[in-house]
Amino acid sequence: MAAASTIDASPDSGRARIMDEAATSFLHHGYPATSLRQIATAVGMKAGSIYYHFASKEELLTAILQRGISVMQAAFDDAERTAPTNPAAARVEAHVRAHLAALFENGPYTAAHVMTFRTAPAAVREAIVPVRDAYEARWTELLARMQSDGLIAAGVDVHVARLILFGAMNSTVEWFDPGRGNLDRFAAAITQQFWNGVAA
Amino acid sequence: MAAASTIDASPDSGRARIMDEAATSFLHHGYPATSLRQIATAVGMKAGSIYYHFASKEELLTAILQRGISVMQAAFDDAERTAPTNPAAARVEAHVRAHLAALFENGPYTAAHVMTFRTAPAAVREAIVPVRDAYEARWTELLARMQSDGLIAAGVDVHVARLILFGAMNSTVEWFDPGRGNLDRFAAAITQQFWNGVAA
DNA sequence: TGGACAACCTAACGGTCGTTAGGTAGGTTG
DNA sequence: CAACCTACCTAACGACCGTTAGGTTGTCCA
Repeated sequence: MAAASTIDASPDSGRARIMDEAATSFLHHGYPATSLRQIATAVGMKAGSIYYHFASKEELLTAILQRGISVMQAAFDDAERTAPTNPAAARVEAHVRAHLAALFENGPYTAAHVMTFRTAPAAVREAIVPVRDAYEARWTELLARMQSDGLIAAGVDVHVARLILFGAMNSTVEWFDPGRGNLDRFAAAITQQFWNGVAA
Repeated sequence: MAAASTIDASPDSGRARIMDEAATSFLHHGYPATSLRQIATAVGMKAGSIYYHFASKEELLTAILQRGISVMQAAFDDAERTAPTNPAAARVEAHVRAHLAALFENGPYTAAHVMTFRTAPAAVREAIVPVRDAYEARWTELLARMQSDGLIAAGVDVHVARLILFGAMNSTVEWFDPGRGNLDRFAAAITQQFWNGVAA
C-alpha cells in the first residue's frame, strides 16, 4: 500500500473530474452562479457525493485557486530554466509566454483563479493570499533586478509596472481565443508593448 | 406637470438609492452573490419594493451596466474637449485620466460594469454589447488615427493595443485605492508605460 | 373633501441552494 | 469467507432566493 490515505488522485479520478468541471464553470459563470448539483451532474454524480471529496463548496474553490497558482509557479520555473538572459526583452517575453501558457494551455485552473479570486469569500481569499503574494513577488523581483541592472528606466515604479502588466495579461482571458490567435505572437505583442510602448 | 410618467429620478430618490447600493454590491461581491433583500435592507426598504422601480433583478443590472457606459462616454467626451492635440502622449494621457475618473471618481457604475459584464446573464450582455462596442470603437479610432498620422509605430495592431490598454486600466479596480494614490500621477504612469514602455 | 397616484409594505409562492445522515455496491485484504 | 474500505447514492433538512398579488400610507390636485 502506498500511504495511510488511499484516496484516488489519478487524473481521471472522481476528485479530478470534479475539479476540472468546477474550474471550467467557475471560469465561465463565476463561483456563486455555479451550483454543486450542476457540477455533479456534469461528471455523472449526485450532489451529495461531492462531499466525499471536499468538505464544502468553499474548500473546492480553495483547492482550485491553489492549483491555479501552482500552474503559474510551474510555468515561471519553466521560464527561468529555458529563458535567455539577454537581451532583457527576450527574458521578459519568455516569462510572459509562460504566464499566458498557464492561462490558456494548462487547464482552466489559472484562468479560473484570475477570474474568481477577487470576489471569492473572504475566508477563501485569506487562505490563498500568501501563496499568491509569493508568485507576484517573483515577478517583482525579476523586474527589480532588471532595474538595478540598468535595463529598466530608473523612473519606473516596478511594483506598479508589474501590476499594470498583470492587468494586461490576466484580462486577456476575457477576449483572447487561443484557437484563433497564435500565443507566441501574442506574447511577443504584449512584451513589445510593455517594453517599448506603442509610440513610433 | 412634467411628463406622463411622474416617477422620481432625483439623485436621492428610491430608484437612485437602489442603483447606488446595487452597483456598489455588484462591484464588491458580484451580481449573483448580491440578493435583492440585501440591497433593499441597505436602502431601508423591503425586497418587494424594488419591483416598483425595476421589473426584475436582471433589469436592475442592465440599468447599472448601461449607466456605467454612460459615465465612460461622458468622460471620453470631456477628454475630447479639454485634451491638447499635441503631443500625442498628452492626448492619450487625458483620455486615460478620463477613463480612470470614470472608474474611481464618478460613482460605482463604471467599476461595477467592468467587474460584472463578463459573467452577466446572456440576455443582459446582449442588450449591453452594442453600446459597449460603441465606446470601444471610439478608442480604437483614436489610436488608428494616431497611427495613420505616424505617431504610433506601423507594426502595432491598434485593435490589440487597445485591448491590452483596457486590460491594464480596468484591472486597476482590483487594487488601486484612489484615497491613497494620486490619480493624476497614476494616469501618467499608465500612459508612460503604454506609450514608451519600461525599458531604459 | 375626495379621488388619484406615487411609493412603499405584507405575506406568501415555488424553487433552488449547500449540506448531512444514513445507506449500498464492489473491490481488496487478512 | 468475512471484515473493511472506497466511492458513491438516497432522501431530506432548513435557509434563502427572485418574484407576485394585494394592501397601506401620504401627498397633491380638482
